Order: sequence, then structure tokens, then C-alpha cells
Amino acid sequence: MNLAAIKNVGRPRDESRDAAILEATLQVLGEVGYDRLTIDAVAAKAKASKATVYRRWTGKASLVVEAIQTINPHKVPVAGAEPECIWPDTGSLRGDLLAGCRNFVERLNSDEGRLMVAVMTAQARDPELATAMRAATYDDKRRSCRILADRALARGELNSTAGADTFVEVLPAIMFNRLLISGEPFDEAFIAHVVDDIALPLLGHHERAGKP
Amino acid sequence: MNLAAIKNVGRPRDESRDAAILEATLQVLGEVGYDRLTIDAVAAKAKASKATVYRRWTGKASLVVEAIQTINPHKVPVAGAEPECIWPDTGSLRGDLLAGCRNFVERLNSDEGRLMVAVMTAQARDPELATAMRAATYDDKRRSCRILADRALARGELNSTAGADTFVEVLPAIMFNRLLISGEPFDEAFIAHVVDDIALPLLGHHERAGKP
Amino acid sequence: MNLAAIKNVGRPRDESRDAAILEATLQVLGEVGYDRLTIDAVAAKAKASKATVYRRWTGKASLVVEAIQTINPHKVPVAGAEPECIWPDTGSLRGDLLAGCRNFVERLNSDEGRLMVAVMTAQARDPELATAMRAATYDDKRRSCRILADRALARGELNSTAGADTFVEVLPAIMFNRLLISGEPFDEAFIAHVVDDIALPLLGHHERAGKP
Amino acid sequence: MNLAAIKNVGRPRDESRDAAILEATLQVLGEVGYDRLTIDAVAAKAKASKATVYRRWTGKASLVVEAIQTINPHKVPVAGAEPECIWPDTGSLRGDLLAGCRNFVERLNSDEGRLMVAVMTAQARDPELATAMRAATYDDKRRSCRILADRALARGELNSTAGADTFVEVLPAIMFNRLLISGEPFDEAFIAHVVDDIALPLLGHHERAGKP
DNA sequence: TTTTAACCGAGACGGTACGTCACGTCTTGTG
DNA sequence: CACAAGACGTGACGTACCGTCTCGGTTAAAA
Repeated sequence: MNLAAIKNVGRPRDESRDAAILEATLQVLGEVGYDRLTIDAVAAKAKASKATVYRRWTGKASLVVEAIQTINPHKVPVAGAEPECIWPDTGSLRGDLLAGCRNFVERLNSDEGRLMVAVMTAQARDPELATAMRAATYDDKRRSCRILADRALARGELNSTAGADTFVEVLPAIMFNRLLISGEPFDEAFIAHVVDDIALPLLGHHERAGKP
Repeated sequence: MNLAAIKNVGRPRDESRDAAILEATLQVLGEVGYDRLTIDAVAAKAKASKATVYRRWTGKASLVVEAIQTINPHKVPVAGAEPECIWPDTGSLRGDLLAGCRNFVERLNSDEGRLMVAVMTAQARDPELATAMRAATYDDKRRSCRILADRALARGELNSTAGADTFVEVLPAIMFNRLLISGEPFDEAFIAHVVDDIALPLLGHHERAGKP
Repeated sequence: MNLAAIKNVGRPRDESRDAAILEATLQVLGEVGYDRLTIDAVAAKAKASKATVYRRWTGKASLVVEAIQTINPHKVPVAGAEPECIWPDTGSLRGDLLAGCRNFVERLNSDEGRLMVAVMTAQARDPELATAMRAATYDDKRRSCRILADRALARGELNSTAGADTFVEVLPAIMFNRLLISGEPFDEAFIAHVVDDIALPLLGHHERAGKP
Repeated sequence: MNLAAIKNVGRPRDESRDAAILEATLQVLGEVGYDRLTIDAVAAKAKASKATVYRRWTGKASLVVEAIQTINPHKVPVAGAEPECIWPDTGSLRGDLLAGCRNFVERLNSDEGRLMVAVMTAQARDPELATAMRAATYDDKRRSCRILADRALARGELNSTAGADTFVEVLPAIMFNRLLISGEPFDEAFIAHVVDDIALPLLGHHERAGKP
């Protein structure tokens, strides 16, 4: 695909330009949103040229996707590497769920949330882009949920894996639905609701320690 | 606001133009998607002028929203009117759920599904579009779910409304998540899974007639 | 070719834009020359959009040619109209020649000369453009020379048309050669040289009144 | 200015690159003309790098000029050397003129003519290019004309140098005018016309041997 | 019946961003 | 050092839509 990359001839790409352009992309994205983001603005902010941008990315969509991915680079799974869980182990299932949801909600309430929304909306246009976005957000969420369920099984808090699959399926759906469709806010009450009314029942964990 | 409408002078609008333009909008939307849809293309296909389009709609978003709404016009609740449920009453909760999900899935697997994806994914860019789309799709789904739960309560199949709210929240989320994010297909197995593993447990309906 | 022009439908072109754009073209041409002239600069100066420029002209070349032509619009012969001679009748052949050459030289030494040079150089690229430029400059010059020769014949200063053709051929060649190739200046000495050493001999007019 | 040339250190320039690049320049020039000729295209065709081109020439203009000059390298006068006339000595003025014009016309009708047109028309944009082109084509022509006139004087065919200067001025002008402006073809009739109706009269040679 | 005012189609208008291309320079690895 | 390869910043290109604005020509209610 790229002769220079294979044969190692010619002036090598200045990798620092990638970083500068992606950084500029995130800035512009935060300032004006996906729709009003222009390649010219990104290039100007990165003190790069449009040609350099187009040499590396096919257009606005792929540029923005990669920019988003740089926020949590560890979330993109490396082939063969052990999936990394970004959610802390608190010692109990309910504690893990609350901590995990809080962690996710925190990120969604920050710039990253707005950026995710901006890019999510672009995925229908480009299947490749959809796959990349899904890996960076949705699949990552599912992996984290799976790890939480496994921890609870290991602790003996759950006695069957039956509900785990459903939980892994439903929780991210609830989260992204609120983010992308209903648009309702993420607050502490919502977190408690998701954990106690949705996650724990689906997991078959009926003794609620923290909600007598 | 509209002198002609008030004073009733001048040439009246040709209402047939609305239909032609909305029809053209749906065609273009299906052909190239929301992003590549242009007002010029819609006007050309409808043999209308751009001025006529802009006389009636403020821009692409509102035009597309109204076009989408024409697909299931009865779903847009008229103020003061009783919300209409498009899901049939089969006599049992599980039957209602299966029938309702099948109905929805059928629509998603048709052109309407593609159109919804096209527009849904664009809603983050335009709050007005988001609200309109939500009313036409998501809120409608929630209404239908609510009615199903109420029917079951009336039949005595449920003895508490506790799970109903959660059910109303989760089921549409699952559906839209699959449509917009995971992209997995909608098939009969998925419908059964949603009904038996998610909906009924959340509703607190543990006796499953069809799944002993 | 142009539906609007034929069927007279749609918003008619604002002819005043043509004038503004051509005027702006001449200004920019004078300021930075043909090579550094950009369509953007012309459009900006004319307070027009690039689309408007490209709607009327195919590119820089044709735009500039037409702009040049506006300088001496009377020189473009109207079909069927009598060719108009821009050179004055002084009463004698030598006087006519001196006056005619002075008139031409005067124009070449003004902005028009620079503009002509600028555009002449573009003609090799575009045959159509070459034809237009030739009509506006070279053919016009030949016409004027022909009229001068006819006047002299009518006055009895010449007794044969033999030299007239050659004169009509040579004099413009000498002029344009100096303008485009040798680049030597046009001064009074050059004019006298052309008239007395080239034009009159070729015309077979050997009695030189003013040069005993 | 050039350390390597002075100190004779480092890798010496590969002189064969010059030839390859100039050859490629002529090819590209013939294929697409001066305006569409790009340094990238030349470098690619010569399998050279742009850096190598720019190391030797300042830009498109000087590159093309030198390429053109390679066509008739003997025409570029070496300082101090006797100017060389490329027109044969036939023994008579009229014979010399016919032979000289035929020689020139022959070259103009070949590739060289097209190249000259391509570059000539671009010279107004670049004074350096203009000077170089003039030396390679126009001045060369004038030199040849001067030599022809001198031969005739030596033979006694002319008895005054008065017309020689005018002849030297007019003949190249007629030639280049036809090539660059009027675009009329060069044929045998034109050659005879130029010799008998323009050149010989201006030279004051009224006995025409070959045209009784 | 005439007037009036808004409608209609077509399409020109000033803008803005697009993605491409060529420029002349710079930066690698290899000889 | 020269060289091939090719990335770099720059800036113009010509195109495509945007939303607005004129045109000439209906169309129907008001005068």
C-alpha cells in the first residue's frame, strides 16, 4: 500500500505531525463540533498543510475517528494481548458496577462524551469507520462488563453464568442509548438505577447489600 | 407570521408539492444517505424549486424528519388524542411481546430501517432533528412498551408495576443499540432472546408459558 | 448551450456582474500580472463568488481575454458593420502612417500593452483563445493598415496596389515582434524608422516629403 | 558558491543526469506544452529526484530554456568565437535567402517549431526566459540574416548597406509573426513571397534573376 | 372583471469547504 | 557529498452545496 513504508526509501513521514494533527482535530472538534469542523481549520491549528492531512487520512471521518481513539489508546486491543479492564476491582460486584458506571459516566460527561457522540453519528456512512468506532467504544465496554461478571463468579457472588451474557449485552446498550438517543443526563441516580434495577437483577444477584 | 395564511390572499400553496418533495426526500435518502442528501437533489427529483422547499422547511434536518414521519404517520401523536399502539393484542404478555418485537424488527429490516439509521446517526448534529426523530421512533417505541405492560397488568399477568418502568427503558435501548451500534442482524432467535431473557425477567414475569 | 438564455426561464444573469468582474480582472492583471492573477483575487475584488466567475468563463485564460477586449470594444468588428478605422486621416500617407503608429505605440506603452503581452502568451494553449486575441489585436491592426493604403490610393499617392498587401503584412509583424519578442522600446525614432525605412518603401512610395 | 566544485570533495555530480533530465524535459514539453509541464513529471520521466533538478536549475523556465538550446547547440555563440551561420552559401543572394528560409521553415515545421511556440508564448512571464529564448532563436536568426547580407555585399549583388539593417530586422519578424501570431502555414509559396516581395526589395536588390 | 399578492419553476447569486495538484524545500537511506 | 524517493508547508485550482434572491408566469380570493 505504501511503498515508502515497505521499501524504507524517501523521506520518512514525520510522525510528530500525526500527533499535532490529531491534537488539533480534538481541539477543533471540541470548539465547533463535528459538522463545523473543517480540514482547513485542523490543518491551520496544527500548522500543517491540507496535503499532509490528506496524505494520512482519507477525509474528515477517518481523521476524527482516529483522533477520538487517541483519548484512550489503551482501549484499542492489541492483537494477542490480554484485554485490559479499565474498571477497578472494588471487592464486590455491586461496588464494581457502581465504580465502573461512574468511570464511564465520568468520561461521557467530559469532552470525550461529546466527541463520541459526534463520531458515532458518522459510522453509518462508512462501515470500516463503524468497525473502528465500535472497537474503541462499544466492544471495549462489553469487555469490561464481561470481566466484572467473571470477577463476581470468582468471588462466588453469582452462581450461574446465565445472566452474565445478558448483562454484558444490556448494560452497554442502556448507556449508549442514553448517550446517543434519549439524551437524558448521566447522574448518580441514573447510575444507581442501572446497577440496582437492571444490572443486578439480570445477573441474578438479588441480595442488594447497599439497598436494604 | 404568514400573511397569506391569515389574510387568505394570493395564490394558495399547492399542497401536492409537499407530498412530492417528501417522497423525493425519502428516495434520495435511501439512495445516498443523510449526509450526501442535498436539497438540490431533492428539488430536482421532485421537479420542484429550491425556493419551494425552503418555503416549507427550514433546511435539510426538518425536511428529512418530516419525510421519515410520513412512513408511519399514525405514530406521531396528535395533541390530546389517545396514544395509539401499533402492536397487536394477542391475549398474553409473551405473545404481545413477540408480536411487538416482530413488528418492529420487520420494519427495521425494511427500507425504514435503513432510513432510521441514516437519520438517527445524524441527530447529534442537530438538536431539533434529534427531538423530532426521538418522537417519531424512540418515544413511540416506549409508548408501545408501556401499553403492553399495562395490558399485562390488566390481565393479571403482572402483580407490580415495579419492573414495567425498567422494561420500558431497556427494551427500546436493546433494539436501537443493535440497529445503530452493534449492527447485528434481527432474527427470530434474537426476538426470543429479548423476550425471554430480558423483557420477561425485568417485568418480574417468571412463569414462561412458552419456555418451560 | 444555455437553457436559461434560450427559454428565458430562471433568474436572469446580472449583467452588471460581468462588468464588475472584467473590471476587477483588469485591475488585478495590472497589479500582479497574468501569472500571479488568481480567480479568487478577481472574485474578491469584484465582490463576486468564484462560482459566478466560473459560470461565465471557463477559466483564467478566457476571462482575461475578454477583459482585454473590453479596453477597445469598438475594435471588435460587428458582423455586417463597416470596419472602423481607429487611425486618423491626416491628409497624407506619411502623416497617416506616423499618426497611426503613434496611436498604436501609445496604446502599447500604456497598460494595454502590458496586458496584451500577458494574454498573447496564453494563446498557444487555447486555439479558440488565439482566434479571439488575434481578432482583437492583430487582425484589427491589419484592417487599419489596409484602410491607410486605400486612402493613399484614393489620394493618388500610390499608383499600384502591389505593395499594399505586403505593407499590410509587414507592419503589424514588425510591431508585434518588437512587443512580444525583441522587447525593444517603442519611441519616436522607431516610429520614423518603421514609416520611412519599411512602410513607405514597401508601398512603393519613394518621394518622401518629410525626409529629403 | 559551490563548495564541492571548489574544494572538490564529496561525491561528484553525475553529469549524465543533466542529459537525462534535459531529454525528459523535451519529451514532456512536446507532450503537454510549457504550461502543463511540471518538474515532477520531468523528474519522474528522467528517473531523477526533484532535488537533483533544482540543484542544477532554478526552476521550470531555466530548465526548459536549456532543454530547447540542446536542440541546436551550435547556435549558442561561444564568447569570443566566430558566429557560425547555419545557412548555406548557394552563390547568389536570392539562392541564399531561399535556402535560408527553407532551412528555417523546415525546422519550424518539425518538433522544434512546436517547442518554440510553447516556450515563446511563455516568455513574457519570465524575463530571464525571454532573454534566453531570444538568444537561442531570434538573435540567431538575425545573425544569419546579417551574414547573408554581408555575403551579397561581398559578391557585389548589393551596393549599399542601407537596406541590410532593415532586412535583418524585418525578415525574422515576419517569420516569428507567422509562427506565433497569425498561425498561417509555412509553405513554398510563402517562402517565395517573403524572398521576392519583402527581403529583396528591402535590400534594394531589384534585378530578380529567378523572377523575370 | 380587474387587481392583488403569494405561489410556482428555474436558476443566478455570495459564500464556504471540499479534495487535488504543483510548487520549491527538506530529510531520510544508500552509494 | 550526490542521488532517488518522497514528505513537507504553501497556495491556487475547479467543483459542489448552502440558503437567498430574482425572474416570468400562474392561480384564486378580494375589490
